[in-house]
Amino acid sequence: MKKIEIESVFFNAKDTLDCGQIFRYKPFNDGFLVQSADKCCYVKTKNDVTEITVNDEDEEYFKNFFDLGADYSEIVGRAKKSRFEVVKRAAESACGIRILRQQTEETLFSFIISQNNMIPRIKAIIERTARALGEKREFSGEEYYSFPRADVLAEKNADFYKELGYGYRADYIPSVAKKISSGEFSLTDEGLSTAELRKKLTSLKGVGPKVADCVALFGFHRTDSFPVDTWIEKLYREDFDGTLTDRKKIADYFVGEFGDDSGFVQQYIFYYKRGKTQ
DNA sequence: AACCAGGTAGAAC
DNA sequence: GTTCTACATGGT
Repeated sequence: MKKIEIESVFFNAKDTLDCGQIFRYKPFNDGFLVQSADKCCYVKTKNDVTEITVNDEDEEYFKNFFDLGADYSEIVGRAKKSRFEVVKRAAESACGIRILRQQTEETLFSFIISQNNMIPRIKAIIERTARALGEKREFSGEEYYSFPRADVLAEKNADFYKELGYGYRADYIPSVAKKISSGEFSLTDEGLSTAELRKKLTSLKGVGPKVADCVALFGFHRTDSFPVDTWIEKLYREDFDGTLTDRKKIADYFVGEFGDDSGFVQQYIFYYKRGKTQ
């Protein structure tokens, strides 16, 4: 086990986990156990000091995962100077959020599940899936399950996923999983532009513009992405006096406004608008 | 009991 | 090209 300490107001464990970018974590002792792909770590923040505890061999993985190489004071600083009041306020109250660099496969399947769904329910479905198809592991005496790889997900049919509560999304999982495990669809970066990546992702059944933007942002760290969901659409009308109705156009508007800070700003205001509880 | 949730596919216009 | 609608499930 290895402990990594970061002293900064720009890293808060609760805010980073609760802002809706990740679904597999749970309270543990004074902090949280966080799962990513087949790995697990423990993270807690107290008095502006964040402590990450990892297995020795996972140190680099989680340093990258929590985006420790980036200077968030710059990002938050720019957001605080925004001409939009809501962005200022959100950046101030949520300055401890970091955009996690999550494993792409897990991000893709997680956000396919997320569509037209509620966060607690998304978490529950993903947890049941990991229990059913993932590998049982252990971290710091706590049992957990890895997120199943595409080739394992591909072995089950839609009926199996309906049993797990997927609803109409059940069809999407085997369809996408087969394309990935067969090599027909590659989740490597390939140096595509964000627009090209987004287009490529939407070729998958069950992946529309919103899910593609989430995968681009949380799985590929394309911070020039601005996922537009029901909350952001509401906020766009109320706090930006927006008149557009097409979500793709609303997303373009925000990316035009915030550029490479888009993903960060999106998370600040999403978390701010939804309310900090849950 | 309608309405909503980190929307999308397929059809209709 | 853009707009409309059905879609499972569980919460208010």
